[in-house]
Amino acid sequence: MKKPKPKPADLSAKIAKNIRDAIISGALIVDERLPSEADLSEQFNVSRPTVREALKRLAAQSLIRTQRGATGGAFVNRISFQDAYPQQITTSTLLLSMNDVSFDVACEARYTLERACASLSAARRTPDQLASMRTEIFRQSQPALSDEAFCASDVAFHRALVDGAGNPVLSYQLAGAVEAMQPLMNMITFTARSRAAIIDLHSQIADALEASDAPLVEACLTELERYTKELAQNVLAARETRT
Amino acid sequence: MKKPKPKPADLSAKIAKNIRDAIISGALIVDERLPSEADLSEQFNVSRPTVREALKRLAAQSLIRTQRGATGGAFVNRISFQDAYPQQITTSTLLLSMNDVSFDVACEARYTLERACASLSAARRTPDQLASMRTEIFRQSQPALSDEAFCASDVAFHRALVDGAGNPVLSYQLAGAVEAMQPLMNMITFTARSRAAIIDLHSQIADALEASDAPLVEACLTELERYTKELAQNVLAARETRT
DNA sequence: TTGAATGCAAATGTCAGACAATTTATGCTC
DNA sequence: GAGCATAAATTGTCTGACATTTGCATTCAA
Repeated sequence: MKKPKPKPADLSAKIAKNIRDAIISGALIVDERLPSEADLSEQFNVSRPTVREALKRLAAQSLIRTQRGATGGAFVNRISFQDAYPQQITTSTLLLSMNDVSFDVACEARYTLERACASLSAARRTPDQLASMRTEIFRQSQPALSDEAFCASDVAFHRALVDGAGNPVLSYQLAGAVEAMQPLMNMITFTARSRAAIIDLHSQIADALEASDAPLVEACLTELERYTKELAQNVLAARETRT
Repeated sequence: MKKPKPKPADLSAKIAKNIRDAIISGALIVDERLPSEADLSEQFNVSRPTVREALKRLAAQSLIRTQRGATGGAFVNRISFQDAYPQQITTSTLLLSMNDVSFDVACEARYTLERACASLSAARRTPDQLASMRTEIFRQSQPALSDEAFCASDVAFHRALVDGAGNPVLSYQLAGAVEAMQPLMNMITFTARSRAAIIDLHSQIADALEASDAPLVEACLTELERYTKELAQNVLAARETRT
Protein backbone atom coordinates (compact mmCIF):
# COMPACT_ATOMS: atom_id res chain seq x y z
CA MET A 1 0.00 0.00 0.00
CA LYS A 2 1.28 3.43 -0.81
CA LYS A 3 -0.69 5.25 1.83
CA PRO A 4 -1.97 4.28 5.26
CA LYS A 5 -5.37 5.59 4.23
CA PRO A 6 -5.92 4.93 0.53
CA LYS A 7 -9.38 6.41 0.73
CA PRO A 8 -10.74 7.26 -2.70
CA ALA A 9 -10.92 11.01 -2.52
CA ASP A 10 -13.81 12.88 -4.06
CA LEU A 11 -13.19 14.64 -7.32
CA SER A 12 -13.67 18.05 -5.77
CA ALA A 13 -11.11 17.17 -3.09
CA LYS A 14 -8.64 16.02 -5.72
CA ILE A 15 -9.04 19.16 -7.77
CA ALA A 16 -8.73 21.33 -4.68
CA LYS A 17 -5.52 19.53 -3.73
CA ASN A 18 -4.21 19.97 -7.24
CA ILE A 19 -4.75 23.72 -7.21
CA ARG A 20 -3.60 24.05 -3.60
CA ASP A 21 -0.32 22.34 -4.43
CA ALA A 22 0.15 24.69 -7.36
CA ILE A 23 -0.27 27.65 -5.03
CA ILE A 24 2.07 26.29 -2.38
CA SER A 25 4.73 25.36 -4.93
CA GLY A 26 4.58 28.83 -6.40
CA ALA A 27 3.30 27.72 -9.80
CA LEU A 28 0.39 30.06 -9.15
CA ILE A 29 1.46 33.38 -7.73
CA VAL A 30 -0.40 35.90 -5.63
CA ASP A 31 -3.20 37.77 -7.41
CA GLU A 32 -2.93 35.51 -10.43
CA ARG A 33 -6.28 34.68 -11.97
CA LEU A 34 -7.29 31.06 -12.22
CA PRO A 35 -9.05 29.84 -15.38
CA SER A 36 -12.80 30.33 -15.35
CA GLU A 37 -14.97 27.62 -13.86
CA ALA A 38 -15.97 26.55 -17.35
CA ASP A 39 -12.32 26.24 -18.40
CA LEU A 40 -11.40 24.35 -15.26
CA SER A 41 -14.28 21.93 -15.70
CA GLU A 42 -12.98 21.22 -19.20
CA GLN A 43 -9.35 20.87 -18.07
CA PHE A 44 -10.19 18.46 -15.28
CA ASN A 45 -12.97 16.78 -17.24
CA VAL A 46 -15.61 17.33 -14.59
CA SER A 47 -18.77 19.34 -14.39
CA ARG A 48 -18.94 22.93 -13.24
CA PRO A 49 -20.59 22.17 -9.87
CA THR A 50 -17.70 19.86 -9.04
CA VAL A 51 -15.19 22.56 -9.90
CA ARG A 52 -17.17 24.99 -7.78
CA GLU A 53 -17.06 22.65 -4.79
CA ALA A 54 -13.29 22.50 -5.17
CA LEU A 55 -13.03 26.28 -5.33
CA LYS A 56 -15.21 26.66 -2.24
CA ARG A 57 -12.84 24.39 -0.35
CA LEU A 58 -9.95 26.64 -1.27
CA ALA A 59 -11.97 29.75 -0.44
CA ALA A 60 -12.66 28.32 3.02
CA GLN A 61 -8.90 28.25 3.60
CA SER A 62 -8.53 31.80 2.26
CA LEU A 63 -6.32 30.48 -0.51
CA ILE A 64 -8.43 32.12 -3.20
CA ARG A 65 -10.99 34.87 -3.46
CA THR A 66 -13.66 35.14 -6.13
CA GLN A 67 -15.09 38.12 -7.91
CA ARG A 68 -18.11 38.35 -10.12
CA GLY A 69 -18.49 40.20 -13.33
CA ALA A 70 -16.73 40.45 -16.64
CA THR A 71 -13.16 40.58 -15.37
CA GLY A 72 -14.05 38.42 -12.40
CA GLY A 73 -12.97 34.95 -11.52
CA ALA A 74 -10.95 33.20 -8.86
CA PHE A 75 -7.70 34.81 -7.77
CA VAL A 76 -4.89 33.52 -5.63
CA ASN A 77 -5.30 35.33 -2.36
CA ARG A 78 -2.51 36.90 -0.36
CA ILE A 79 -3.16 35.44 3.08
CA SER A 80 -2.72 38.20 5.61
CA PHE A 81 -2.06 37.64 9.28
CA GLN A 82 -5.40 39.36 9.78
CA ASP A 83 -7.13 36.66 7.73
CA ALA A 84 -5.29 33.84 9.43
CA TYR A 85 -6.04 34.90 13.02
CA PRO A 86 -9.71 33.85 13.18
CA GLN A 87 -9.04 30.52 11.52
CA GLN A 88 -6.16 29.84 13.85
CA ILE A 89 -8.29 30.72 16.87
CA THR A 90 -11.26 28.67 15.73
CA THR A 91 -9.13 25.61 15.15
CA SER A 92 -7.27 25.99 18.44
CA THR A 93 -10.48 26.44 20.38
CA LEU A 94 -12.04 23.34 18.89
CA LEU A 95 -8.87 21.33 19.41
CA LEU A 96 -8.97 22.12 23.11
CA SER A 97 -12.68 21.48 23.56
CA MET A 98 -12.85 18.32 21.47
CA ASN A 99 -9.76 16.52 22.69
CA ASP A 100 -10.20 16.58 26.44
CA VAL A 101 -7.18 18.79 26.89
CA SER A 102 -6.94 19.46 30.60
CA PHE A 103 -6.97 22.98 31.90
CA ASP A 104 -3.46 22.53 33.27
CA VAL A 105 -1.98 21.39 29.97
CA ALA A 106 -3.56 24.24 28.03
CA CYS A 107 -2.55 26.70 30.71
CA GLU A 108 1.01 25.44 30.74
CA ALA A 109 1.28 25.79 26.96
CA ARG A 110 -0.11 29.27 27.03
CA TYR A 111 2.15 30.64 29.74
CA THR A 112 5.20 28.83 28.42
CA LEU A 113 4.76 30.55 25.08
CA GLU A 114 3.97 33.85 26.70
CA ARG A 115 7.08 33.79 28.88
CA ALA A 116 9.03 33.27 25.68
CA CYS A 117 7.89 36.70 24.56
CA ALA A 118 8.88 38.39 27.80
CA SER A 119 12.46 39.30 26.99
CA LEU A 120 11.66 40.55 23.51
CA SER A 121 8.71 42.53 24.80
CA ALA A 122 10.77 44.03 27.61
CA ALA A 123 13.23 45.25 25.01
CA ARG A 124 10.82 46.48 22.37
CA ARG A 125 7.39 47.30 23.81
CA THR A 126 6.16 50.66 22.58
CA PRO A 127 4.56 53.33 24.77
CA ASP A 128 1.30 52.59 22.95
CA GLN A 129 1.39 48.97 24.01
CA LEU A 130 2.18 49.91 27.58
CA ALA A 131 -0.76 52.30 27.52
CA SER A 132 -3.02 49.51 26.23
CA MET A 133 -2.01 47.34 29.14
CA ARG A 134 -2.68 50.09 31.65
CA THR A 135 -6.08 50.67 30.07
CA GLU A 136 -6.99 47.01 30.40
CA ILE A 137 -5.75 46.94 34.00
CA PHE A 138 -7.99 49.88 34.79
CA ARG A 139 -10.92 48.19 33.10
CA GLN A 140 -10.31 45.06 35.11
CA SER A 141 -10.46 47.06 38.33
CA GLN A 142 -14.09 48.03 37.72
CA PRO A 143 -16.11 45.91 40.16
CA ALA A 144 -19.18 45.96 37.90
CA LEU A 145 -17.32 44.04 35.20
CA SER A 146 -18.83 40.66 34.36
CA ASP A 147 -16.66 37.55 34.46
CA GLU A 148 -16.81 37.27 30.68
CA ALA A 149 -15.75 40.88 30.20
CA PHE A 150 -12.99 40.40 32.75
CA CYS A 151 -11.69 37.43 30.74
CA ALA A 152 -11.92 39.39 27.50
CA SER A 153 -9.92 42.21 29.03
CA ASP A 154 -7.42 39.68 30.32
CA VAL A 155 -6.96 38.39 26.77
CA ALA A 156 -6.52 41.94 25.48
CA PHE A 157 -3.88 42.61 28.13
CA HIS A 158 -1.90 39.53 27.23
CA ARG A 159 -2.17 40.22 23.52
CA ALA A 160 -0.68 43.63 24.07
CA LEU A 161 2.14 41.93 25.96
CA VAL A 162 2.75 39.51 23.08
CA ASP A 163 2.50 42.22 20.45
CA GLY A 164 5.15 44.07 22.43
CA ALA A 165 7.67 41.57 21.12
CA GLY A 166 7.28 43.29 17.76
CA ASN A 167 7.34 40.05 15.82
CA PRO A 168 4.21 39.40 13.74
CA VAL A 169 5.00 35.70 13.44
CA LEU A 170 5.12 35.39 17.20
CA SER A 171 1.90 37.36 17.58
CA TYR A 172 0.17 35.07 15.13
CA GLN A 173 1.33 31.88 16.78
CA LEU A 174 0.44 33.16 20.23
CA ALA A 175 -3.02 34.30 19.20
CA GLY A 176 -4.16 30.71 19.05
CA ALA A 177 -2.74 29.82 22.44
CA VAL A 178 -4.04 32.90 24.23
CA GLU A 179 -7.47 33.29 22.68
CA ALA A 180 -8.27 29.60 22.64
CA MET A 181 -7.91 29.61 26.41
CA GLN A 182 -10.76 32.05 26.84
CA PRO A 183 -13.60 29.52 26.83
CA LEU A 184 -11.73 27.55 29.47
CA MET A 185 -11.07 30.66 31.53
CA ASN A 186 -14.75 31.54 31.37
CA MET A 187 -15.46 28.55 33.57
CA ILE A 188 -13.80 30.34 36.43
CA THR A 189 -15.78 32.62 38.69
CA PHE A 190 -13.60 35.55 39.61
CA THR A 191 -14.16 36.74 43.13
CA ALA A 192 -13.15 40.22 44.19
CA ARG A 193 -10.16 38.69 45.94
CA SER A 194 -8.89 36.74 42.95
CA ARG A 195 -9.42 39.71 40.67
CA ALA A 196 -7.31 41.84 42.97
CA ALA A 197 -4.53 39.27 42.90
CA ILE A 198 -4.58 39.08 39.11
CA ILE A 199 -4.71 42.83 38.68
CA ASP A 200 -1.77 43.19 41.02
CA LEU A 201 0.26 40.77 38.91
CA HIS A 202 -0.79 42.56 35.74
CA SER A 203 0.42 45.83 37.23
CA GLN A 204 3.72 44.28 38.19
CA ILE A 205 4.09 42.95 34.65
CA ALA A 206 3.37 46.33 33.12
CA ASP A 207 5.84 47.96 35.50
CA ALA A 208 8.49 45.37 34.75
CA LEU A 209 8.01 45.82 31.01
CA GLU A 210 8.29 49.56 31.41
CA ALA A 211 11.52 49.01 33.34
CA SER A 212 12.68 46.48 30.72
CA ASP A 213 13.11 43.92 33.47
CA ALA A 214 12.57 40.69 31.55
CA PRO A 215 13.29 38.25 34.38
CA LEU A 216 10.71 39.94 36.56
CA VAL A 217 8.14 39.70 33.77
CA GLU A 218 8.82 36.00 33.50
CA ALA A 219 8.54 35.53 37.24
CA CYS A 220 5.19 37.31 37.32
CA LEU A 221 3.90 35.20 34.42
CA THR A 222 4.98 32.07 36.24
CA GLU A 223 3.14 33.21 39.35
CA LEU A 224 0.10 34.06 37.24
CA GLU A 225 0.18 30.58 35.75
CA ARG A 226 0.39 29.00 39.20
CA TYR A 227 -2.44 31.13 40.51
CA THR A 228 -4.66 30.51 37.50
CA LYS A 229 -4.23 26.77 37.88
CA GLU A 230 -5.07 27.09 41.57
CA LEU A 231 -8.29 28.94 40.77
CA ALA A 232 -9.26 26.29 38.24
CA GLN A 233 -8.51 23.56 40.75
CA ASN A 234 -10.83 25.22 43.25
CA VAL A 235 -13.61 25.35 40.68
CA LEU A 236 -13.21 21.67 39.96
CA ALA A 237 -13.04 20.81 43.66
CA ALA A 238 -16.22 22.81 44.29
CA ARG A 239 -17.97 20.88 41.55
CA GLU A 240 -16.90 17.60 43.06
CA THR A 241 -18.35 18.39 46.48
CA ARG A 242 -21.54 19.72 44.96
CA THR A 243 -22.11 16.46 43.15
CA MET B 1 -22.45 50.90 9.20
CA LYS B 2 -22.42 47.78 11.27
CA LYS B 3 -19.33 46.23 9.74
CA PRO B 4 -16.28 47.73 8.08
CA LYS B 5 -16.78 45.30 5.21
CA PRO B 6 -20.51 44.79 4.68
CA LYS B 7 -19.82 42.59 1.69
CA PRO B 8 -22.88 40.58 0.68
CA ALA B 9 -21.79 37.06 1.51
CA ASP B 10 -22.70 34.22 -0.78
CA LEU B 11 -25.47 31.92 0.34
CA SER B 12 -23.08 29.01 0.70
CA ALA B 13 -20.80 31.15 2.88
CA LYS B 14 -23.73 32.21 5.04
CA ILE B 15 -24.91 28.64 5.50
CA ALA B 16 -21.39 27.48 6.27
CA LYS B 17 -21.05 30.20 8.89
CA ASN B 18 -24.39 29.24 10.36
CA ILE B 19 -23.39 25.62 10.80
CA ARG B 20 -19.87 26.51 11.89
CA ASP B 21 -21.21 28.73 14.65
CA ALA B 22 -23.48 25.91 15.77
CA ILE B 23 -20.47 23.62 16.08
CA ILE B 24 -18.34 26.16 17.92
CA SER B 25 -21.14 27.06 20.31
CA GLY B 26 -21.69 23.42 21.11
CA ALA B 27 -25.20 23.27 19.68
CA LEU B 28 -23.89 20.51 17.45
CA ILE B 29 -21.73 18.03 19.28
CA VAL B 30 -19.00 15.74 18.07
CA ASP B 31 -20.12 12.84 15.90
CA GLU B 32 -23.62 14.26 15.66
CA ARG B 33 -25.18 13.79 12.27
CA LEU B 34 -26.30 16.85 10.36
CA PRO B 35 -29.57 16.74 8.43
CA SER B 36 -29.27 15.32 4.93
CA GLU B 37 -28.43 17.67 2.09
CA ALA B 38 -32.03 17.53 0.95
CA ASP B 39 -33.27 18.48 4.41
CA LEU B 40 -30.77 21.29 4.75
CA SER B 41 -31.69 22.70 1.35
CA GLU B 42 -35.28 22.79 2.52
CA GLN B 43 -34.45 24.32 5.91
CA PHE B 44 -32.32 27.08 4.42
CA ASN B 45 -34.53 27.46 1.36
CA VAL B 46 -31.72 26.97 -1.10
CA SER B 47 -30.88 24.36 -3.68
CA ARG B 48 -28.87 21.25 -2.96
CA PRO B 49 -25.74 22.39 -4.84
CA THR B 50 -25.63 25.49 -2.66
CA VAL B 51 -25.88 23.38 0.48
CA ARG B 52 -23.14 21.15 -0.85
CA GLU B 53 -20.84 24.11 -1.43
CA ALA B 54 -21.39 25.12 2.17
CA LEU B 55 -20.61 21.60 3.40
CA LYS B 56 -17.43 21.48 1.31
CA ARG B 57 -16.28 24.67 2.97
CA LEU B 58 -16.72 23.06 6.36
CA ALA B 59 -15.05 19.86 5.18
CA ALA B 60 -12.03 21.89 4.06
CA GLN B 61 -11.64 23.04 7.66
CA SER B 62 -12.06 19.48 8.96
CA LEU B 63 -15.17 20.58 10.83
CA ILE B 64 -17.28 17.84 9.26
CA ARG B 65 -16.75 14.53 7.51
CA THR B 66 -19.15 12.93 5.06
CA GLN B 67 -20.10 9.36 4.47
CA ARG B 68 -22.11 7.86 1.66
CA GLY B 69 -24.77 5.24 1.94
CA ALA B 70 -28.00 4.65 3.79
CA THR B 71 -26.80 5.72 7.24
CA GLY B 72 -24.39 8.21 5.73
CA GLY B 73 -24.44 11.96 5.87
CA ALA B 74 -22.36 14.77 7.27
CA PHE B 75 -21.04 14.37 10.80
CA VAL B 76 -19.41 16.82 13.12
CA ASN B 77 -15.78 15.84 13.09
CA ARG B 78 -13.56 15.58 16.12
CA ILE B 79 -10.58 17.64 15.00
CA SER B 80 -7.47 15.77 16.02
CA PHE B 81 -4.07 17.36 16.41
CA GLN B 82 -3.07 15.04 13.57
CA ASP B 83 -5.67 16.66 11.29
CA ALA B 84 -4.75 20.17 12.35
CA TYR B 85 -1.00 19.89 11.79
CA PRO B 86 -0.99 20.01 7.97
CA GLN B 87 -3.44 22.90 7.85
CA GLN B 88 -1.43 24.81 10.41
CA ILE B 89 1.78 24.20 8.46
CA THR B 90 0.25 25.13 5.11
CA THR B 91 -1.12 28.38 6.47
CA SER B 92 2.10 29.28 8.26
CA THR B 93 4.20 28.54 5.20
CA LEU B 94 2.04 30.70 2.97
CA LEU B 95 1.95 33.49 5.54
CA LEU B 96 5.73 33.64 5.51
CA SER B 97 6.13 33.43 1.75
CA MET B 98 3.34 35.85 0.87
CA ASN B 99 3.98 38.59 3.39
CA ASP B 100 7.65 39.34 2.87
CA VAL B 101 8.53 38.12 6.33
CA SER B 102 12.28 38.46 6.61
CA PHE B 103 14.40 35.45 7.40
CA ASP B 104 15.52 37.06 10.65
CA VAL B 105 11.99 37.69 11.91
CA ALA B 106 10.84 34.15 11.14
CA CYS B 107 14.02 32.73 12.62
CA GLU B 108 13.63 34.79 15.78
CA ALA B 109 10.05 33.61 16.24
CA ARG B 110 11.01 30.01 15.74
CA TYR B 111 13.89 29.94 18.18
CA THR B 112 12.09 32.07 20.73
CA LEU B 113 9.28 29.53 20.81
CA GLU B 114 11.67 26.64 20.80
CA ARG B 115 13.66 27.99 23.73
CA ALA B 116 10.39 28.16 25.61
CA CYS B 117 10.16 24.39 25.37
CA ALA B 118 13.68 23.85 26.64
CA SER B 119 13.02 23.65 30.35
CA LEU B 120 9.97 21.43 29.99
CA SER B 121 11.78 19.17 27.56
CA ALA B 122 14.80 18.95 29.84
CA ALA B 123 12.50 17.75 32.60
CA ARG B 124 10.31 15.37 30.64
CA ARG B 125 12.00 14.13 27.46
CA THR B 126 11.66 10.37 27.12
CA PRO B 127 14.48 7.99 26.14
CA ASP B 128 12.64 7.47 22.87
CA GLN B 129 12.77 11.15 22.06
CA LEU B 130 16.45 11.33 22.94
CA ALA B 131 17.05 8.36 20.65
CA SER B 132 15.18 10.11 17.83
CA MET B 133 17.44 13.11 18.19
CA ARG B 134 20.58 10.97 18.14
CA THR B 135 19.28 9.22 15.01
CA GLU B 136 18.76 12.52 13.24
CA ILE B 137 22.19 13.75 14.31
CA PHE B 138 23.72 10.63 12.82
CA ARG B 139 21.78 11.12 9.62
CA GLN B 140 22.95 14.71 9.40
CA SER B 141 26.54 13.56 9.64
CA GLN B 142 26.31 11.62 6.36
CA PRO B 143 28.21 13.72 3.80
CA ALA B 144 26.13 12.36 0.91
CA LEU B 145 22.98 13.95 2.33
CA SER B 146 21.41 16.58 0.09
CA ASP B 147 20.70 20.03 1.44
CA GLU B 148 16.97 19.35 1.35
CA ALA B 149 17.35 16.10 3.26
CA PHE B 150 19.62 17.85 5.75
CA CYS B 151 16.92 20.46 6.36
CA ALA B 152 14.26 17.80 6.71
CA SER B 153 16.36 15.98 9.27
CA ASP B 154 16.93 19.27 11.05
CA VAL B 155 13.17 19.74 11.29
CA ALA B 156 12.76 16.20 12.62
CA PHE B 157 15.41 16.85 15.27
CA HIS B 158 13.73 20.00 16.47
CA ARG B 159 10.31 18.39 16.48
CA ALA B 160 11.63 15.69 18.75
CA LEU B 161 12.96 18.42 21.01
CA VAL B 162 9.59 20.13 21.10
CA ASP B 163 7.68 16.90 21.60
CA GLY B 164 9.97 16.28 24.56
CA ALA B 165 8.02 18.92 26.44
CA GLY B 166 5.19 16.40 26.57
CA ASN B 167 2.51 19.00 25.90
CA PRO B 168 0.43 18.35 22.78
CA VAL B 169 -0.77 21.93 22.65
CA LEU B 170 2.80 23.16 22.58
CA SER B 171 3.74 20.62 19.93
CA TYR B 172 0.86 21.76 17.77
CA GLN B 173 1.65 25.45 18.08
CA LEU B 174 5.32 24.86 17.42
CA ALA B 175 4.72 22.70 14.36
CA GLY B 176 3.75 25.76 12.39
CA ALA B 177 6.77 27.75 13.46
CA VAL B 178 9.29 24.98 12.90
CA GLU B 179 7.99 23.41 9.70
CA ALA B 180 7.07 26.67 8.04
CA MET B 181 10.73 27.69 8.27
CA GLN B 182 11.83 24.80 6.09
CA PRO B 183 11.28 26.48 2.71
CA LEU B 184 13.29 29.43 3.97
CA MET B 185 16.03 27.17 5.29
CA ASN B 186 16.21 25.43 1.94
CA MET B 187 17.63 28.61 0.48
CA ILE B 188 20.79 28.02 2.42
CA THR B 189 23.58 25.95 0.97
CA PHE B 190 25.11 23.92 3.77
CA THR B 191 28.84 23.54 3.39
CA ALA B 192 30.66 20.75 5.16
CA ARG B 193 31.91 23.31 7.64
CA SER B 194 28.50 24.75 8.50
CA ARG B 195 27.03 21.27 8.79
CA ALA B 196 29.70 20.32 11.27
CA ALA B 197 28.95 23.39 13.37
CA ILE B 198 25.22 22.66 13.38
CA ILE B 199 25.70 18.99 14.18
CA ASP B 200 27.98 19.94 17.05
CA LEU B 201 25.30 22.18 18.49
CA HIS B 202 22.68 19.49 18.01
CA SER B 203 24.87 17.06 19.93
CA GLN B 204 25.32 19.55 22.72
CA ILE B 205 21.58 20.04 22.89
CA ALA B 206 20.93 16.31 23.07
CA ASP B 207 23.55 15.95 25.77
CA ALA B 208 22.11 18.85 27.73
CA LEU B 209 18.62 17.41 27.49
CA GLU B 210 19.90 14.06 28.68
CA ALA B 211 21.54 15.84 31.60
CA SER B 212 18.37 17.86 32.20
CA ASP B 213 20.41 21.04 31.89
CA ALA B 214 17.77 23.47 30.65
CA PRO B 215 19.90 26.63 30.67
CA LEU B 216 22.51 24.93 28.50
CA VAL B 217 19.82 23.86 26.03
CA GLU B 218 18.62 27.44 25.81
CA ALA B 219 22.15 28.70 25.32
CA CYS B 220 22.76 26.24 22.50
CA LEU B 221 19.49 27.22 20.83
CA THR B 222 20.45 30.86 21.05
CA GLU B 223 23.81 30.11 19.45
CA LEU B 224 22.05 28.06 16.77
CA GLU B 225 19.77 31.00 16.06
CA ARG B 226 22.71 33.36 15.78
CA TYR B 227 24.61 30.99 13.51
CA THR B 228 21.59 30.31 11.29
CA LYS B 229 21.03 34.01 10.80
CA GLU B 230 24.72 34.41 9.96
CA LEU B 231 24.48 31.70 7.29
CA ALA B 232 21.42 33.33 5.78
CA GLN B 233 23.16 36.70 5.78
CA ASN B 234 26.06 35.20 3.85
CA VAL B 235 23.70 33.77 1.26
CA LEU B 236 22.07 37.15 0.80
CA ALA B 237 25.43 38.90 0.64
CA ALA B 238 26.65 36.44 -1.98
CA ARG B 239 23.56 37.14 -4.06
CA GLU B 240 24.18 40.85 -3.84
CA THR B 241 27.73 40.64 -5.15
CA ARG B 242 26.71 38.25 -7.90
CA THR B 243 24.15 40.72 -9.17
C1' DT C 1 -14.77 66.19 -29.20
C1' DT C 2 -16.50 64.74 -25.11
C1' DG C 3 -19.68 62.85 -22.07
C1' DA C 4 -23.23 59.89 -20.68
C1' DA C 5 -26.41 56.30 -21.53
C1' DT C 6 -27.05 51.81 -23.47
C1' DG C 7 -26.31 47.29 -24.52
C1' DC C 8 -23.35 43.31 -24.85
C1' DA C 9 -20.29 39.83 -23.13
C1' DA C 10 -18.13 37.22 -19.64
C1' DA C 11 -18.01 35.42 -15.40
C1' DT C 12 -19.78 33.81 -10.98
C1' DG C 13 -24.10 32.64 -8.17
C1' DT C 14 -28.20 29.85 -7.95
C1' DC C 15 -31.62 26.60 -9.20
C1' DA C 16 -34.06 22.21 -10.79
C1' DG C 17 -33.96 17.61 -11.97
C1' DA C 18 -31.80 13.48 -13.00
C1' DC C 19 -28.74 9.54 -12.61
C1' DA C 20 -24.69 6.96 -10.50
C1' DA C 21 -22.42 4.93 -6.60
C1' DT C 22 -22.35 3.34 -2.06
C1' DT C 23 -23.83 1.63 2.17
C1' DT C 24 -27.19 -0.18 5.38
C1' DA C 25 -31.46 -2.30 6.54
C1' DT C 26 -35.03 -5.44 5.32
C1' DG C 27 -37.26 -9.37 4.00
C1' DC C 28 -37.24 -13.68 1.77
C1' DT C 29 -35.62 -18.33 1.13
C1' DC C 30 -33.64 -22.45 2.63
C1' DG D 1 -30.97 -19.06 12.22
C1' DA D 2 -27.90 -18.08 8.23
C1' DG D 3 -27.25 -16.41 3.79
C1' DC D 4 -28.57 -13.77 -0.07
C1' DA D 5 -31.15 -10.69 -2.98
C1' DT D 6 -33.59 -6.44 -2.90
C1' DA D 7 -34.97 -1.90 -1.49
C1' DA D 8 -34.11 2.47 0.52
C1' DA D 9 -31.48 6.38 1.86
C1' DT D 10 -27.76 9.30 1.10
C1' DT D 11 -23.91 11.46 -1.01
C1' DG D 12 -21.39 12.21 -5.57
C1' DT D 13 -21.75 13.86 -10.21
C1' DC D 14 -23.73 15.63 -14.47
C1' DT D 15 -26.62 18.59 -17.54
C1' DG D 16 -28.83 22.62 -18.62
C1' DA D 17 -30.77 26.73 -17.52
C1' DC D 18 -31.43 31.33 -15.60
C1' DA D 19 -30.07 35.35 -12.49
C1' DT D 20 -26.75 38.74 -11.19
C1' DT D 21 -22.81 41.43 -11.46
C1' DT D 22 -19.27 43.89 -13.72
C1' DG D 23 -16.29 45.82 -17.36
C1' DC D 24 -16.10 47.50 -21.91
C1' DA D 25 -17.37 48.99 -26.32
C1' DT D 26 -20.69 51.30 -28.82
C1' DT D 27 -23.80 54.78 -29.74
C1' DC D 28 -26.02 59.02 -29.38
C1' DA D 29 -26.42 63.71 -27.98
C1' DA D 30 -24.67 68.18 -26.34
